[in-house]
Amino acid sequence: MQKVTIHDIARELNITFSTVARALNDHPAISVTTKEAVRETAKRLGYRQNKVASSLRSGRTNIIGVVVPSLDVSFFSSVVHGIERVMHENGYSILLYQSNESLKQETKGIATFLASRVDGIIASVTAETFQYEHYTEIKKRNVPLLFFDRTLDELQVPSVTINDYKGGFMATEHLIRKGYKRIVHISSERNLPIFSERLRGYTDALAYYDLPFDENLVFRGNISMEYGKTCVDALLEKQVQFDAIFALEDYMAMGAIHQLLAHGITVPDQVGVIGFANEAFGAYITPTLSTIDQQTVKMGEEVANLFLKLSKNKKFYEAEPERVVLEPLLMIRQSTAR
Amino acid sequence: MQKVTIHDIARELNITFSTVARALNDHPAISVTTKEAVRETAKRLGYRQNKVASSLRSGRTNIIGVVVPSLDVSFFSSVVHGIERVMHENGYSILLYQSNESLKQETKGIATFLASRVDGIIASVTAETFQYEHYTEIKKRNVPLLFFDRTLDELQVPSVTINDYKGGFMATEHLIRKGYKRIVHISSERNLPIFSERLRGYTDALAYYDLPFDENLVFRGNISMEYGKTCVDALLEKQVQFDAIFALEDYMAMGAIHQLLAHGITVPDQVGVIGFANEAFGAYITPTLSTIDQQTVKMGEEVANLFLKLSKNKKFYEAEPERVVLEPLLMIRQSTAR
DNA sequence: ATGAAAGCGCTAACAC
DNA sequence: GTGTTAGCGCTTTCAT
Repeated sequence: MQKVTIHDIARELNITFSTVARALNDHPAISVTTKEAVRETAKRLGYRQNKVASSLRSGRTNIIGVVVPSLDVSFFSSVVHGIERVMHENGYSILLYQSNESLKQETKGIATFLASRVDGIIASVTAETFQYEHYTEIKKRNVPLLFFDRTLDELQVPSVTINDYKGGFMATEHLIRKGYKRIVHISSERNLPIFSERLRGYTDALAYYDLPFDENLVFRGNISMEYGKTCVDALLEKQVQFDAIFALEDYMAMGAIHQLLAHGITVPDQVGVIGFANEAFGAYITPTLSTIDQQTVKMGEEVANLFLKLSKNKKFYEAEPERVVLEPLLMIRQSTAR
Repeated sequence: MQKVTIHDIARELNITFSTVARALNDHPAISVTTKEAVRETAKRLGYRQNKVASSLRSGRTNIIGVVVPSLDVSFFSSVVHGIERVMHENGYSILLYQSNESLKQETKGIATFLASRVDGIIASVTAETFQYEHYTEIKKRNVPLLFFDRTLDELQVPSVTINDYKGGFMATEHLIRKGYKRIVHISSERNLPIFSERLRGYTDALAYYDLPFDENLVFRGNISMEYGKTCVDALLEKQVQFDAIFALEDYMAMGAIHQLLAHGITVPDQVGVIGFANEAFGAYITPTLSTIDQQTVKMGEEVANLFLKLSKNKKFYEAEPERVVLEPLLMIRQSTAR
């Protein structure tokens, strides 16, 4: 199949290529007859608009870049799923990049987006993003930038997050109301605001219900099932008193439950466990896992809609950045059903 | 930040823009001094190559399009994860499209890819792709097309799949060797080769071990936890004799286990259950779920590598298409441990 | 080792 | 309602 351009269509119909271009773009000044003739010929010749040429000329690509740590984490693939749907419905394409939690990769992805002249960038930063010239450059070039979940607050750009503080508070409060008193929190050694906010929710809930905060009950490690097990082992070995665990994330919670059961400790009777993320498996394990839902797909849809709304006006960075905060949802299941 | 082009750099250095272009592309005929001066000036002025212009002129975009049914299915997001990594390492970007199992959406995605002049397309077809002019058009335009997992064999394009027949056979054989004799198969009402192949593996395994095939033991429904439950209910209500279930997919297997346990039937003692897909939750449920692993990330890496290898030569469609078939992996866990 | 010039396929301002 | 014209920012061939 030969490559066919608007010139070929024009030649075929004895009109100029600019008329063809207008007809294809449904320009109001073109007669219906011409439009139909053009469309028919275009179809017959197998014409496909060349978006590359169109973008070069118009300065708009109708492409937005999305950078996430990893698609292999269901949280992110789920958000991207939401972003993708909304953006496609509105005529945008998605360029995808995974940072794999590496600052270098993230920087490279953004460089590619900039070179590709994307019309906007949606990102969730890596856990090691301490410097962020690559993000400030986006702003400087006046390319719309939005964050979801993992943000850089200093940057003053629009974002969609969930209220992690409230999520941490709710999880802890739920355990307290169920009568648990010595509540362990398994956190991350990674220094992300979303994690410290959950921790803050935990400590505030303890304070609110007049329970003492005990540093011995707080653990920090990598987000994995393995680390959940490690914490339980450490607690038992040191004979620390505890009757509940609020894990930063469901896989950690899962590991903790496994290890508790392995030691003959019943869940939720002797120890209650609650996670965070509402991973799919939580509803299927035994006991089913109480957790905090983060409204992932909605988060993707919200950030896409926010982009669509804000990118309408040229002065994307002039107003105070809009920060949408979604509400966490408490999912009560068996693991806290005392 | 003003938009800066190679002309700006040229003006700054009193050389022509074509020398700048060559320097930036590390052309061998340019002196090291010039290259360094150009690179320094480019950096100082904040130059970013315009890939749109470059693509228009060169005819290559270094972008490949990826269409999958849904990123919210971990199988697909995991494969895309693999594709993405390999492609980025080789200087390609990924345009992403979800078909949501809709032929119309799939067609639209491919139209966008074609208009965007992608250098190749990697796809996994929807369950309703019975007509496929949109795919033949890709071939006609000589754009490299590759399938993974869900293919259209008639199309004669390279692909990466796993041996579903063997997977079905292995799952069934495993149950038989564990002493199960009346094995139910829960299949899909959807008419995809990957599903009928698993069924064929099932029937062949029965025949191989001299077990009778009983149409009453085969169910067809939508892939969901719910349908797994429905099947168990139907079996019990009709008082059909059975002692094992091979489910087409893990969520179905999960639903079946739940319903068996709800009826006081022990797993794996009274009934053995095996799934297919190796979803993350399988390792965490009680009992842990035996299943067939599909090597998802590897599948993505393989299809990306196949693209890189084949797209090197112009005559992508001339040779017999290379079809890589990965081996399924049997994951033995508690749900079949009799 | 560098310059000159053409043109990729389109959009859009300006004519008539 | 349609034609003319001028680029968008590069790559690439042909000179020198």
